[in-house]
Amino acid sequence: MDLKQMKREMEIDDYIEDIATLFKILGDQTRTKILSVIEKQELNVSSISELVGLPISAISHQLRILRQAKLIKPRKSGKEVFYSLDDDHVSQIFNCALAHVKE
Amino acid sequence: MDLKQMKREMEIDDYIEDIATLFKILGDQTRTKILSVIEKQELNVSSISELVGLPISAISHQLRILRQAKLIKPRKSGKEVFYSLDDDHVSQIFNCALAHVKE
DNA sequence: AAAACACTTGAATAATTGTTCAAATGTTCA
DNA sequence: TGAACATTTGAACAATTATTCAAGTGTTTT
Repeated sequence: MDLKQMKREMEIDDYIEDIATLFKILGDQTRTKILSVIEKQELNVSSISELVGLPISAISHQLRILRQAKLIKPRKSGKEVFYSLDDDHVSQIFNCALAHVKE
Repeated sequence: MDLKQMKREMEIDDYIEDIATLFKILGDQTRTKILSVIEKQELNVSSISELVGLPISAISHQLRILRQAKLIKPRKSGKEVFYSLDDDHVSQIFNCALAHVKE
């Protein structure tokens, strides 16, 4: 094991609780579905509600959690609020997970 | 968006529920701590118990969940059972998550 | 100003789940 | 065989949490 790899794993230890918190947020069917639909395009709450198949209020509750975790960002436009991914880390993490799940 | 990227995202959709299930398993402080200690070296249940700071039975329950998810593998040696990561996907996913958490 | 629309928020419910203790299984050693 | 050790398993409890419905906030439109 080289020094670079040692340092990497030490950092995982330092952040292990934050990592668990992040996974906890990602570990919910409704939230992952929300993320997967807004990954493709920015969507308002009603659209997300239809695509995911849950009432608007249920979606809104989960959007709040995703917002607080800085996984998504809102953009207000009149009466509507459009959501999109806050950065591309989510896509990256999903792809990492995909490699494990596909086996 | 190129074709390769389109295909990638379609696969995420196909596996989105499995991905959520995986994250659900990773989204627990006890389980992530277990993974982080056995990432460095193969350990028996008692050692994991001490390092994580929970009773053996609590650890054993969580080890079972991690085993069923094929995230860890057991190796019996006499009375003891040693656990290690089943593959290196866990480390990879942790590092992906780290990039987000550190900001 | 009032009605209509989009979304958020709060309380209540139901279900899931992590932890604990006790009992059970399985292995080694005297 | 019996005692000691390592781990697993099951039941019970406590806590967390996703969902629903109703009410509230804020914006647009007539």
